[in-house]
Amino acid sequence: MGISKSHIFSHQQNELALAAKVLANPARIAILEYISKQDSCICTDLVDEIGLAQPTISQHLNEIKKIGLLTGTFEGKNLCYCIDQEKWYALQSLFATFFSTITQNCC
Amino acid sequence: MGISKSHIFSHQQNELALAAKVLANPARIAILEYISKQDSCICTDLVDEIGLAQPTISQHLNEIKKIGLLTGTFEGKNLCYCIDQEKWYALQSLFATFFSTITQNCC
DNA sequence: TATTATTATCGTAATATTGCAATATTAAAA
DNA sequence: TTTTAATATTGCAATATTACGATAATAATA
Repeated sequence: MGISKSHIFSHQQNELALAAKVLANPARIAILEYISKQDSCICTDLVDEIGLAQPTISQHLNEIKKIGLLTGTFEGKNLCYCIDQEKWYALQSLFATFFSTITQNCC
Repeated sequence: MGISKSHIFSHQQNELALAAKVLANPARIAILEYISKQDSCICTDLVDEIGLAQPTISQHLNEIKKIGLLTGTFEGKNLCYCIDQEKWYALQSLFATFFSTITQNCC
């Protein structure tokens, strides 16, 4: 089917899966890392930096934006893509909680 | 194309993306959570617990196993699926590092 | 206003993912 | 050895993802 049965899972399980889906692509990892490395909001050279076509980068940025991980100005020329700190910390906490709750060892 | 250009990214970026891909499905999140909640290696009732068909569960388990997150016996009847602690901590560290390195705020 | 640089959208192709029914395999139990 | 219970594999359909060329839209600059 290609679509997961999200209705049979909890909100938290779906939320974690959706967040993981955004990270489940090396280009988006690279984009996030590159944006965070910049001193200022220079985001025009992502295409040169990453090595993918401009429409592809634009789509990846959109995926990241959809879960609220990007903030800044989103109109016209010379955009300012930055990582939304609040959302970032929320995701960090979400993953940290998940990893720390699974600690049982039975084998 | 449906395939990401992994060769243009670093090993770490690809590894993180691959790990995230395994977590990018609520069924696999639920499976990991359920396995970790068990006191012993009882893994036979995942189908009833999760609510997906047996072949689907089997495939999800295989995805989790492929990145080395499961350990135990993998033959015949009455399997014993457990989370591999070492790999689990490695992933935990991988995500923690990623989340902590991205802290710059420019907007 | 016309040009230019930057980003977004559309259309399309190739491949991946999700899920299940049918069936096969495996190993213990009868 | 046959049966039975548990898991794996195969085949398939529906949908999602990744990527890019072509083109549109946007806003600053000449």
